[in-house]
Amino acid sequence: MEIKNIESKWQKKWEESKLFEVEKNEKPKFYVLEMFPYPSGSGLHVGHAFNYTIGDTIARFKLMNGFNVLHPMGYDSFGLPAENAAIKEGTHPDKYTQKSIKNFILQQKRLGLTFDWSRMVITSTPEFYKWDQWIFCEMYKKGLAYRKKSPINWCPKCNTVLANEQVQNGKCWRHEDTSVEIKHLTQWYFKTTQYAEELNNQEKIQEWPELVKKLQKNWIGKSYGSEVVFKINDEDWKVFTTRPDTLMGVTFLVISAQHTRLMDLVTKENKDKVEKFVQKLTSVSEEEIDQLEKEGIFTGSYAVHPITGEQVPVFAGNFVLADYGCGMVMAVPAHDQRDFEFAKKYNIPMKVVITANGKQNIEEPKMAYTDAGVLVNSGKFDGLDNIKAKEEITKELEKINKGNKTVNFKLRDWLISRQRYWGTPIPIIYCERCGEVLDENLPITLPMDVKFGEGNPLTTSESFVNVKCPKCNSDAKRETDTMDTFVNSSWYNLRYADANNSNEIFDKDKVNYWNPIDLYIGGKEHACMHLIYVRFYTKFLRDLGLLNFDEPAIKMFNQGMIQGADGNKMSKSKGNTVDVTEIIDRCGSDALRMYLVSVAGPESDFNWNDRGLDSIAKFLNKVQDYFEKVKVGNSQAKKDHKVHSTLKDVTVLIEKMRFNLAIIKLRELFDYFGEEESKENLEIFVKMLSPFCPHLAEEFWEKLGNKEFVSNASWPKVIESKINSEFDFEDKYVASIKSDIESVKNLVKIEKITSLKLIIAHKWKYDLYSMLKESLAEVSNPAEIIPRIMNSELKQYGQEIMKIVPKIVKTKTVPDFVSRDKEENILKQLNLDCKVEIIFAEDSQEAKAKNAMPGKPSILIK
RNA sequence: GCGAGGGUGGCAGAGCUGGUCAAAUGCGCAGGACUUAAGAUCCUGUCUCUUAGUGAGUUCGAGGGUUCGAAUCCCUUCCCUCGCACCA
Repeated sequence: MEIKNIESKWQKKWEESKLFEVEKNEKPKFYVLEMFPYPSGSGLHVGHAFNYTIGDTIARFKLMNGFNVLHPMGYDSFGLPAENAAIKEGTHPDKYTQKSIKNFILQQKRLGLTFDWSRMVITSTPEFYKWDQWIFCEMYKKGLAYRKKSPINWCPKCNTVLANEQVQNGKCWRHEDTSVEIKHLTQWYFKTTQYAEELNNQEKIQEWPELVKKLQKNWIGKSYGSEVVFKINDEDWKVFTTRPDTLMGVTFLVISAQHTRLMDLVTKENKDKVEKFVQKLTSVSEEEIDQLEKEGIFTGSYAVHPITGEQVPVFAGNFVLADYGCGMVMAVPAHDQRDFEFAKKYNIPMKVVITANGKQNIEEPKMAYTDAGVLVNSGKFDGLDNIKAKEEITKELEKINKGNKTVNFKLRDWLISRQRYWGTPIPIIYCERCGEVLDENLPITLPMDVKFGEGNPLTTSESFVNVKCPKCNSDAKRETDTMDTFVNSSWYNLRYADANNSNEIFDKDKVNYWNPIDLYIGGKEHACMHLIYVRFYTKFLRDLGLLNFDEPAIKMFNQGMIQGADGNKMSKSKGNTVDVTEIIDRCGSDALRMYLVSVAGPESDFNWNDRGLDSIAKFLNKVQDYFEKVKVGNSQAKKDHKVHSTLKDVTVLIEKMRFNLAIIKLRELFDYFGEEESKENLEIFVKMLSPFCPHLAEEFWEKLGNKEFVSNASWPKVIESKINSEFDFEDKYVASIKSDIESVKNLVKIEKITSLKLIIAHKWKYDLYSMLKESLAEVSNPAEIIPRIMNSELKQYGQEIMKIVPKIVKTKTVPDFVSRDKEENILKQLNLDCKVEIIFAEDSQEAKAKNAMPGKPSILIK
C-alpha cells in the first residue's frame, strides 16, 4: 500500500476510536504540551512540525508505558498579524483566523499526532476570552490590574504600545527595523511586580533549562540596596542605591529626564533650558539614546545630604531610568564610572571615599574605583571595610530616619493595553458620574461593525463604545484598548483540563488533576515573555484558590531551531523554506517525523537537508519491504540478545529525549534482522518504532496479526537474562575473520577460494598475564582492573598494561566461542562456501609460531 | 562590556561520569556485486605510513598543565553563536 494511504488509514482509525481523548482515570497522569501556535495564514512550517514531533514522540512513549497522557492543542489566534492580513485582504480578522485555523488543523492531523482534539481551545472565541476578562476582573478587584500614566514604548508600525518584554534592542519584537518611540500615555497594567520575589525564586522550576532560568533571573533583576532620603526644597526625595557605602562621596544627584515630577525640582531660571533638554530627548529614538553620551542639565535645586548636611546640586540626566528604583540616583563620581564621566563633563567635584588600602591617594583618579576597599574621608565610618560600611551606614540612616535597607527589581509591571482591534476587550466602562467601572457582564464581545484603517478600529463601533453605566445607568463609554495577546497564552495550559466548561473558568478538580504540565516544549525565545507571564498567572490563580500548585510546568524543554539548507534562518524572502505538506506528500509524515528527530539532539539547531530526509525515507521503505516478506519463525538466543539489549538502550534514550541515538539503535537492530524472525522480536521492534513512525508501526503491527492498536500497546519489558554480551564478541570475531579473509583474498589475488585453514589461538598467554592473573581472575571489563593495578607496584606499567589487558580479557572470552567443541558453530557462523579447516593452537609457543593471535586467527588460503 | 553555549574526520552529528577511541551513525566519495542500462538494493573501503591479518605515527580550534593514560579534567588564548546591554 502506498504510504499516503497507510497514513490516512490509521489517522482515520485513531480518530474513530477516540484513542487519544482522555479523562481522569486510575493511571498516573502525564501532561505533555507544546506551545500552541499562532495560526498564520501561511500554515505550518517545519519548526512547528519539529515542535509537535518532539512532544508526540514522548506522548506516545508515555502512553505505551502506562500513563494517562494528556496532549492537547489549541490556537493563539488573537494578534496583530491577523488584523493586518485581514486589512490587506479586505476580510474580517475573524474570518481570516478561522480559515487559518482550519488549515492548521488539516496539516497537523496529517502528522499523525496524539492530540486530544475534543479539548481544543481557540483564544479569539468569546468562550475563551470571556475567562481572560474574568481573570482581569479578579485582578482588578485585588488591585493587580490598574491604570496609570507613564512613559511607554510605542511601535509606529504596530500602531500600538508594547510591553517592556516586547522591546528588543530598542526595536519592536515584530519589526526588527522599527525603532520604538517613547510616549506618555495612560495605560492598563498588570502588577507582575507583586510576585517579583516569587518569580525570582526558581526552586520549583529546577527542571527548566538553565538558559531560561538565567534569562529570567536577569530580567527580574533582583538587587539589594538601600533607599536614602535627600531633602530638596524642604521635601523628601528618595534615592535607591546598591552602594550605601559610598554615601559620603555623593557630590550631586541626578533625576531622570523622564521623571513625572521633574518640573517640581526645576527653578524658574532653569525652566527653559531644562524643557529644551527634555524635548530633545523625547524626539530621539530609544536606539539612539543607547549611543548617546551621558548628558544632563542643572535643575537649579540643591539637595541636602542626609548625614553631612552638605548641599549638592541636582541634575536632570538622560542616563537615569524613570521607572527603575526611584527615578533618581545619588552620584558618586569617584566610585561609579557613569557618574565619573558625568562629573568630568560638567566639572563637578569628586570625593574619594574608598581606597584599596584605606590610605588617601594623592593622585587624581583616571577612572572610577569600583572594587572593594576601605573607607576614607567618611567621618566616623573611616577605616571600615566597605562591605561592613554598607550595613553601618544604612543602620545610621535608619537611626536618623533618613533611609532603610531595601530590595529592588528590574522587573516592571506588565503593560497590557493595546490600541488594536483583534484582542480581548478590557471589561471597563468610563462613566461620567461613577468614573472607572468594572463591567462584569461577560463576555464583552468584539463588535463586528468596525472600520479598519486609521487608529484603533474599536473606536469606530458605536454599539461598542456607547454604553450605559452598569452602576447608575447613565451614559458611559467603553474602554477601547484591548489586551496584549500574551494574556491569552498565560493560562491556556490550564483551560485544556476543562476546555468546554461554560460555567466557570475550569473545574478545580480537573485542573489540579492534570496540572502542572509534566513536559512543556517550546522555543527559548519566550524565556522573558510568555514564560514569565504564565508563571505570574499561575501564582495569581493559585492565590485565588483555584490551583494547588505554584509553577505551570515541572519540566520545560527548548527545542532547537531549524535553519534552511543554506544555514540561514528560514524565510520566504530567502527562498529556503520547506513546505511541510509537500514533504508529507512526497515521503510521508512518518519519514518527516523520524527525520526531524534523527538529525541531531532535539535541543540543538540544525540545517534542513533533503538528503537526510531521503535517507530516512529509504530506510522506512526498506522496513516496509521487509515486513512484506519476513517469515515468522522461532527465536534464537543471539537475536533475542540483540533485541533486548537494543530495547534496553532505546528505552533509556527516549526517556532522556535522545531520539537521534535511539533511532541509530533501531537502524542497527534492523540491519541485524534476517529473513526469519520470531514474532516476539518483530513485535518488540515494531513497538519501538511506534513513537517515531506511528502509522507504519500500526501497519506492521496489523500484519503481524494484532487486532488492537500498537499505539496503545504496552511498551516491551527488557528481559535481562536474554542479554549476553558474549554474542557481541562472537559477532565481532566472525566479522573480523571474514574481513581478514577478504583482504587476504584480494592481496593474493585468488578469485575463488577452494580451501582455507584457520589457526586459532584460544589459550594465548602474554608474559604479563601471569603477573596480572590474580587481578584478572573475575574481571571481564578492562576498566575494572585499573584501580587494582594502580594500587599495586605495577602502576608504572599502566599504559603498557592497558594495551594488553583488552587482549587478555579477550582470551578469557575466546574459549567460550572459539574452542574445539564450538568448531561447528564457528563454521556455521562464518558461512563460507569453501572447505574450511580449523586448527587449534593450544599454547602460546605454538600459536606464536603460526602467527595466530587471540581474536585473530592465522589464515592460510589454497 | 557582562552573561551563557559551542569549536570533533569532506559534511551533518555522537562521544565529554578520563582507559576496548583513529573516534558511533548518517550523508558524501571510491571500488565491487546485481542490471542491457540507470535507479534501487547489497558488499567493501574512506587520517598517514606500513603489514596478507598487523603494527606504527599524527589527530578532536591553538598553547600549556594534571595523570601511568585526555576529544573527555584544569589554566591561558583565538574564533563562532546567542541573550542582556547606561538597572544606580
